[in-house]
Amino acid sequence: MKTPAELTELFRTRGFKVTPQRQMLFRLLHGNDVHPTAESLYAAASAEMPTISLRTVYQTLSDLESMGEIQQLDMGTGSSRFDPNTDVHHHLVCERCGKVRDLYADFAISVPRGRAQGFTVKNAEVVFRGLCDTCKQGDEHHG
Amino acid sequence: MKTPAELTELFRTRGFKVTPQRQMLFRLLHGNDVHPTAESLYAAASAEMPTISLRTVYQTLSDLESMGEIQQLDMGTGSSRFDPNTDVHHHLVCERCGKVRDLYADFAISVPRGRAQGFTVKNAEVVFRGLCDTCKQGDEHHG
DNA sequence: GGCTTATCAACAATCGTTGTTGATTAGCAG
DNA sequence: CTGCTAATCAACAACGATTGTTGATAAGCC
Repeated sequence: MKTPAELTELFRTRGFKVTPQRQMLFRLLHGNDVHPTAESLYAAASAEMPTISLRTVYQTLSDLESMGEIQQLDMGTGSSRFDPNTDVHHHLVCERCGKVRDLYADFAISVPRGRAQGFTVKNAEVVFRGLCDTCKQGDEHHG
Repeated sequence: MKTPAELTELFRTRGFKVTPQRQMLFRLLHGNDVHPTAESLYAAASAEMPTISLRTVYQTLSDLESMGEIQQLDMGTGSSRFDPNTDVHHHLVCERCGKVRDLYADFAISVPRGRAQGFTVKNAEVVFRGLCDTCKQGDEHHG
């Protein structure tokens, strides 16, 4: 993802205003590799600026996504996660806690010839599901 | 998926009762390859039995899933889809209308050695995203 | 037919997310 | 620095998908 300074410039260029709320979110997202949910970003943001609203977090994430600066992921774990990494990559998803981690690899996958069923395929994502380190440990005790 | 008769027997064996509502849902799911949503099943069911409730559809789908007879899919398209096919397979997803189709293929994908980041991976799903036949035609006109 | 308990339909509630609104403030001209 | 105007804000209501609750009903078994 671009740096907070670059995003600030990009926003201004496009006629968007850059508020303290947005600058903070730029900071929280920059270099963030844990695919935060809107809620978790809101929690982090609230720590610094208690008056910020969840709505503002969603709004800014939505703006960033429509500019192509972040990627919204829905792994079927209840809430969307936001990925500052917009390169092609894949994901490891914890079935228990919903944790998501990036996986960089080129699997060179494509739909076998004649099997696309009328679809024009734009991209292929691989999702590896399983248990993360933390949830694995929990499993040893009660199940 | 098992036949309605087999499911009826399975349910009874497990102490579940088999109501007309459930038998109808067994029928609607059997041989169904379009990954219906709960709503679309509800619509189909209502045509035959106008008094059936959406709650009953969800309840029965949930029962079937916990018995491993169907698979719940969340492709990030708003609502869950239910797949009577529990074999390992992949999916084609329409970015516009949410349509989902099965794709049988063995891609032999695995997490590259040492890159699992603490995860114990149970399975890998490939999701091909693009546009389906119907939505492609719409695109030619206004996009 | 009668008993017991799972299931039913209706309804309210939940969760993540988006729409609405009047007040505030960023960006810019003077 | 002052003032203008539109974008943004926080608060709140609303939304769609799903799940919880409840009293009435009916499946399964005697």
